Amino acid sequence: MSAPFSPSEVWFLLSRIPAGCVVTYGQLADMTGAPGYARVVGNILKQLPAGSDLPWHRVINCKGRISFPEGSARYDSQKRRLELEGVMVVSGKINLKAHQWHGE
DNA sequence: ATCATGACGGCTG
DNA sequence: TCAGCCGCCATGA
Repeated sequence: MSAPFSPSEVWFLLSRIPAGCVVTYGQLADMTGAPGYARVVGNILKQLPAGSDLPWHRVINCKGRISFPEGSARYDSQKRRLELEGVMVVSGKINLKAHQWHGE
């Protein structure tokens, strides 16, 4: 089976996330009306072209952590992008309560 | 058809 | 809080 939503739906939601805010993979899945498909959202983000303008860095996991091994190039890249927007990553964690985006 | 592998999430000790 | 473990869903070998 294929996902009950298309990549473009995820791309659209991504484009709506304001700078300085974050959302979880599960949230994006919920927003497309497909709870339980968090992993699929992750698969879609993985397919994003390298030079994409979409704010993929604003997507983190439900534990408030970046879903890349700490110290990896991708981890550092995402961390930098977030901090440039004022989203601090302390002890590898992000304060969801303070930055989580709940929709329009 | 089966198995391993993820940018995941939830429950448990 | 944290590490395990398990469940979930798509994808590729």
